[in-house]
Amino acid sequence: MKVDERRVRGLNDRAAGGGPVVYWMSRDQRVQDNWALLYAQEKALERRVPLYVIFNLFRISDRANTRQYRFMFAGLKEVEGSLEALSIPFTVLFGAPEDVIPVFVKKHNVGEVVVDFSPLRYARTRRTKVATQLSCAVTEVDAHNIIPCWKASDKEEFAAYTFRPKVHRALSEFLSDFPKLKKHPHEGGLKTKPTDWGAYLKQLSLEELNDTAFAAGEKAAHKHMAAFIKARLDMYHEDRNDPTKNGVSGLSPYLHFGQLSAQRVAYEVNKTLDNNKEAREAFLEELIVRRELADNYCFYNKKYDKVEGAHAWAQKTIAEHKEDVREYLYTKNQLETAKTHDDLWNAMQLQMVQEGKMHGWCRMYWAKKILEWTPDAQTAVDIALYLNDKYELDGMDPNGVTGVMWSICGVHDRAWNERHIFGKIRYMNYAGAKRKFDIKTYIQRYAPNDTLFDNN
DNA sequence: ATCGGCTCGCGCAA
DNA sequence: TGCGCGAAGCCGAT
Repeated sequence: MKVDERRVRGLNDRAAGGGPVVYWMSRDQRVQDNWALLYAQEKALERRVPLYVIFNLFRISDRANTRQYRFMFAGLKEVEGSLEALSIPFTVLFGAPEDVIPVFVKKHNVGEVVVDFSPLRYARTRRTKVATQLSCAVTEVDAHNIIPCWKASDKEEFAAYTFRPKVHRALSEFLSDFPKLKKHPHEGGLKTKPTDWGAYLKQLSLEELNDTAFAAGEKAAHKHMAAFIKARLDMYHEDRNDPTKNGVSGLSPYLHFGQLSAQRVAYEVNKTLDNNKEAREAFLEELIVRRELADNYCFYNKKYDKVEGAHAWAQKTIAEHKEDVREYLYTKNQLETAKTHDDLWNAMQLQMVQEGKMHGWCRMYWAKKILEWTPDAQTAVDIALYLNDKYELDGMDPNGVTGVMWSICGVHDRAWNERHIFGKIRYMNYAGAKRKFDIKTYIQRYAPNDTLFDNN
């Protein structure tokens, strides 16, 4: 089974040479179920050349924290081992990609570089810089979305309802099983030794590698997925919006780092049609339609994290309410340390800091309150994304960007009735949360802990 | 407990 | 040109 060419696009117009094929692993950090890696092997087998996998490491953001790096490194360590068993050398290249990747390519006479796809600004800039510099072909494969981002739609979608029919039409073509990655038969000159991940943590000025609260990596992801499908999927439609229940899948960290393929999850869910139909459809709506809509938004909207990226009606209403007096005004630090008058909001912030994960429903309430309590919408977006990227295990992801923009700037949403500060942006409040779930239980669970912020 | 109004614009039918 | 309906709500009337 060949990789669908619609997943693939050239990032420069250079021809592939006769040297080894390199997969530059970035967003999709897994060995199986990875169309970019499968494509790289397909090309290497056609040309009878070696296949190498590289991971480029450097401090991409001062926001990223030790928890995220631990999670990522644990996954990469497993990747390294799995690749070794398939005779595919793996190596880390440390430094700015436009510096270190061309050096590697030259040294090993690489014929083609294959990279996975991300719609985020920093990721695209890195890929473009490298593609421009190299004299061999640089090819991008969308290994993250079930339907390749540029194929699902050729424009920025207005809302989920405009995107949904396109996705459902294309699913029958793209929602397949994956072929297995093969043991690679062509050996090359790259000799690697086991990566010293602890040394890289030091180099990045991060703490030593300790046990993480989450089991990271491909194997753990599959175990988590199987357990969710078996035990909790059937209640998903009823429990997912209650933060006191364990109703959500908990798969987003694995999906974010690409340790798990969304296509694999969707395929496995569809395989067992004895599950509850309503639950299955609600879950697949979030896993596929809303997640891939987030990629669509960031891919086609250059101002995806700016008020200017929002719908015209939203920009207008935000401008009209810019001068509205805010009853509560908090600084970034007050918000970060959960020192607001709202015990429910504080508990949400504390859940995120403590667990690296905030419940999906809470993320909406949380972001909307930041709009209410900061001087203007852009400040709110900036703070929400800063906190999201710093504390969430699934930070630095189109899902987080789109979620924040939905909450604060009405992206993919409709106008609602006019009110103070929010204008026509959908409003959410404490009373609504009270109606929905037992907020007392939730608040008590994440009681403040004075030592929390000392380690950051 | 349930329902309608709030409010905007896309996409499709005609 | 008209019309249905939408990413998770709120509020007041019944």
